[in-house]
Amino acid sequence: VQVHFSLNQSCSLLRNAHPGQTLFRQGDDCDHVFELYSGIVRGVTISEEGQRKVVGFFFAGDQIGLPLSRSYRFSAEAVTEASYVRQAEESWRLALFDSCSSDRNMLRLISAEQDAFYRRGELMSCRNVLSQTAAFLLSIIDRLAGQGNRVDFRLSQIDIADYLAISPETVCRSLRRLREMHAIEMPTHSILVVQDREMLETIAQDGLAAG
Amino acid sequence: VQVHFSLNQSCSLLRNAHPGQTLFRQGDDCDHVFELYSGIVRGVTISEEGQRKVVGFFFAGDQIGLPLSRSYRFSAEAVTEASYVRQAEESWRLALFDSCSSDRNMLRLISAEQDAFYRRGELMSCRNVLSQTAAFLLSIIDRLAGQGNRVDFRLSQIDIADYLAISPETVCRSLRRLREMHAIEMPTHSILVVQDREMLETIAQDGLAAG
DNA sequence: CGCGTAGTTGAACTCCATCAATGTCAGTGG
DNA sequence: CCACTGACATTGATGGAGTTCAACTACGCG
Repeated sequence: VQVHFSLNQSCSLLRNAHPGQTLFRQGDDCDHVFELYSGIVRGVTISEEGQRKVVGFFFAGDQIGLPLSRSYRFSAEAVTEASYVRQAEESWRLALFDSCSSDRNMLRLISAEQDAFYRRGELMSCRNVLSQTAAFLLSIIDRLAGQGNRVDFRLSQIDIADYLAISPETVCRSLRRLREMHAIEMPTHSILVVQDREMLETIAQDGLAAG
Repeated sequence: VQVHFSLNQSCSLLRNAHPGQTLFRQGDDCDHVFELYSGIVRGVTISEEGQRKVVGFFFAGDQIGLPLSRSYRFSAEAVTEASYVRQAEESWRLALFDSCSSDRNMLRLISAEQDAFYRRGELMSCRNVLSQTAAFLLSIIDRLAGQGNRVDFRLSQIDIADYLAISPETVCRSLRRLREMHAIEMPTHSILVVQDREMLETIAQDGLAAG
């Protein structure tokens, strides 16, 4: 996984967040941009009726909390141990300023949020949950530093459920079916082994291989 | 509806598109940015299996086709008669450059795509289709120049279905139910009258008012 | 006028949500 | 070290919402 950081780590403080800790809160003023250096962060919203939604997962290299709206649309919470740099909105804008004149690098970086939202849309528009789940696994496997086909998988099924807008029970059953089909293997809840990536891709594209 | 355009119309050619016409095509190089001046444009993707998806609707003031990725992720097609300005990627970047140094205006403009993707996620994560449909109607009513509560409504139910990832039949039935509940009225397929906006909002928040 | 596309309606079925019970695991404090 | 606790995961049974299929209608456009 190639990661291209834009903020100068030596200028800004590299901060750490423990699992569950909040980087910024939904509704607060967008006065800082956050660039992730390691770990996984989830974007969470709580609707008025108390409905929890995970609007996206973010990884090393992603910039989140962009000042595109007045206030943050979601809360950012560390899923794993995470490190990040926090930069004031104004100095971030100046960095963007520099980048605009020269190349597109910065522009690509600011697409992390948009990518995340777009991909969730893609995933949620799958017809059956099995292909949803398979597509989801593929989408995050590619973002996690995988030595071989074995990756740390520290996402709770509840997070996955709130992300795909399905019930936790269904997530559990889908994962089980994928295990039974020998597409994946999970020695522990926190370890995911992809046994048959091709099968996973087939299932993701259409859930017809549901023999 | 206040619209704030960034591109100088006198410098660039104001173009027109008829319903169904394509502004840019999924997969093509991102070498132009499109700013809409009037009309409705839909973002469409066709997956490998031929599955059609509407990833977003765009309106006057929105910038689409941003060079955040190498190639366009979706095709942009006019839904209604639409006018727009097409600007080369490089000159667009220079305009962004100017904006970065001064204020956030340009940054807000480039959030149109992101907003669209985010809102689709919000809508799709609704549990029942009635509230989905109600929320969808509210979301576009606010973007259409509504004289009173009567708006031109030229979206086909198929587009709505592909947008919400539900079947066209269900869209039809949902609209009928909303009509029966006297939340809306549709003298023609192309005219939508909001009879009871409050009811619509209630239904959107939770589909419990399903008497 | 006739054709094609979009919308409408009904009936059957499928899949997923829901509820409830049980199991598992990590952390805590006795 | 073990019991206790709480959060998360698992599994089964049930019902219901939405898909699917099919037939029919309405509408626009040549």
